[in-house]
Amino acid sequence: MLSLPRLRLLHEVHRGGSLAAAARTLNFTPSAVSQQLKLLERETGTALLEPVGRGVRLTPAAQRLVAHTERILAQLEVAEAELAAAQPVVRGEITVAAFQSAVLTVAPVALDALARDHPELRVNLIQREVEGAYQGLLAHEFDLIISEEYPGREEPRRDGVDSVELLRDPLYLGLPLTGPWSERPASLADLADAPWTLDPELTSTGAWSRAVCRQAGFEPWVRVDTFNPLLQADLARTGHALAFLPALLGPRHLAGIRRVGLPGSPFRRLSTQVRSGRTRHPAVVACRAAFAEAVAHMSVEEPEWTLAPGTT
Amino acid sequence: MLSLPRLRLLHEVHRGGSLAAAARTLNFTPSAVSQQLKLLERETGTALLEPVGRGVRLTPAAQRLVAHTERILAQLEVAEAELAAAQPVVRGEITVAAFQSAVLTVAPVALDALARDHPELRVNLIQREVEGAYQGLLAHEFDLIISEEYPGREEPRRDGVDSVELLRDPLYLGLPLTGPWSERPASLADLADAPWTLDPELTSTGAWSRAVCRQAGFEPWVRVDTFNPLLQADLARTGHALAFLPALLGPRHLAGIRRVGLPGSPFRRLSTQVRSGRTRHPAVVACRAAFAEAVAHMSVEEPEWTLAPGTT
DNA sequence: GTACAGTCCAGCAACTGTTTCTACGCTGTA
DNA sequence: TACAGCGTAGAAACAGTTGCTGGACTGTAC
Repeated sequence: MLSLPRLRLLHEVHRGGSLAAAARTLNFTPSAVSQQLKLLERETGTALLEPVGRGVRLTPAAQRLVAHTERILAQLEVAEAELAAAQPVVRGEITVAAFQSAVLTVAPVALDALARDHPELRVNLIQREVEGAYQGLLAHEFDLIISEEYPGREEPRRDGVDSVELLRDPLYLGLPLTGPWSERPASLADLADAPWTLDPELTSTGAWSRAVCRQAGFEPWVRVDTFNPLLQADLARTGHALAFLPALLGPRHLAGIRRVGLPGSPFRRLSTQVRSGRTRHPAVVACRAAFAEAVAHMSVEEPEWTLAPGTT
Repeated sequence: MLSLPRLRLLHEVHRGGSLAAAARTLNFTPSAVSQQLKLLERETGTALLEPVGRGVRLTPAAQRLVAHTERILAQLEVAEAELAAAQPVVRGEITVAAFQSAVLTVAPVALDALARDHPELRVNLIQREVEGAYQGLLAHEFDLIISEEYPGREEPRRDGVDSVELLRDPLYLGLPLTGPWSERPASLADLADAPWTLDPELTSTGAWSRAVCRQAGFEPWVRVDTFNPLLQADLARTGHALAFLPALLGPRHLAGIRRVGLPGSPFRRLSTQVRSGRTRHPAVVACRAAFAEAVAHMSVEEPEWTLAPGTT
């Protein structure tokens, strides 16, 4: 009978792409990983890894084995979820990963609600941007993640992950109330020469915001490159740089900023995601409910006015 | 993460109906079983066993867990089978259980063929009557079993077990060549006063043979109650007791016995059965092929004459 | 009463899985 | 071409835990 922990290890090597990566996420030494996999090779009587360059690659047999492992792990999670559901109260521990603006806004509210409704449930919150959160979810590092998708950058739905929409969060342009860029622009193109603060281009936020500017006919001058939404809000408030800001930030963080609706009323789509096996786990259900409740009670800021579609 | 060995243990307790039974089949002490299950209860945070009488019963939660476990174990077996299938040669070990007449006849031929074609495969043959073989199959004690079904006593097909028909084996009446019962009877009813040798009534063979006699209008006088087919053949040969004998016994064991066909040409159905997960395991495939080949090359004895249906 | 089923306790043996250290091969750079 | 850096492999030793046995105990059924 195959050893399940070793199968998990192989699974993780497959995900991470190298023994070293797997060792890192599982807090092992690379040597330990190597040896465990050697044992697995002996157990199965099959070569599972083959050297390629200075790394390794999974053999076809190993890849099929990983596919089976995924099914087995999912099945185990379903079993665990069912056991937990049979309990009278929601208890245990759950680890949630969310990106910055979610950690700033909905997460505290949701966590309060969870602490109130399920005192026996320990919720750990970890800030992680979408891609990292997703990888961590697959690696069983997190149990639930909050992810976001920007218009035109929708993630493909992947097998084994259950995704539920949490919120459609309008995206606004943020201008200072006073100073050079506080005047009402006719279209986005009027802001072609303004200084901007945007997320790094590699992130989906950054890519989207640059695309918006390019659509309007200009390449933004990125004065401050940061993915801290509070910093962006502050720069917009003080007039140092214009920003795209999500409505979710709420009245507190958006105070003193002129909110301008964008053409086409774009929004980012927030969703909660779990591994399919845990969908019915009571802790997951409770978390999702808490987050849904939190966004429902969030007071969303309306824009002061909305830009007409500019010339492209 | 739940421990798979413990889940298997629970599964086995479910099958065996008691800790002691599970301990026996797994070669543990009852104490070990008890402790492992206590640990599993702690892992899951759920009561899995409840005392009933002087035994235990699985709680509903435990039963659901067992259902999941079965799926997981099956999935694991599929994975193992696939790995084995990727090997260039069939190797490893496989344990086959068969009832007496199969062990006597087809099994040696099949084993020879396997030894010839797959020298690296170690095949263990264990004699076990159908019910025991079936239980052993479910308990992972055997990998493949030969089972038989008698007319009117068909087993229900069960989930998780893959069954393939091996042979329709005609059932004959065996009479001595000389002596009091050697004359050609007009119908079975003529043998109402004869001494018989039958299998025990609890077995499906014994039940079927008694049913045949009762159908013919008499309760057989069972002089010798045995499930050794060779003994039955010998008793028929010497005229000490009449017997129902399967054609599969073949010319060697049926020599010196008058073979009489029964009304309706009844046959028993032999089949090979494996747990579904192993269906595609190369060792299983090879075994099945060897058994099929063996029965195909078996010379089957035709009856000397056939009885007309008697008065009921 | 006896036999049986399960539980608890304590002790122990074996093994699993880790660390450390060393070595090797490949890659990309100087 | 030489070399540093990274990633993997292997040996040996070690620590911890797991999981077993044996025996004593409780309760139930016959």
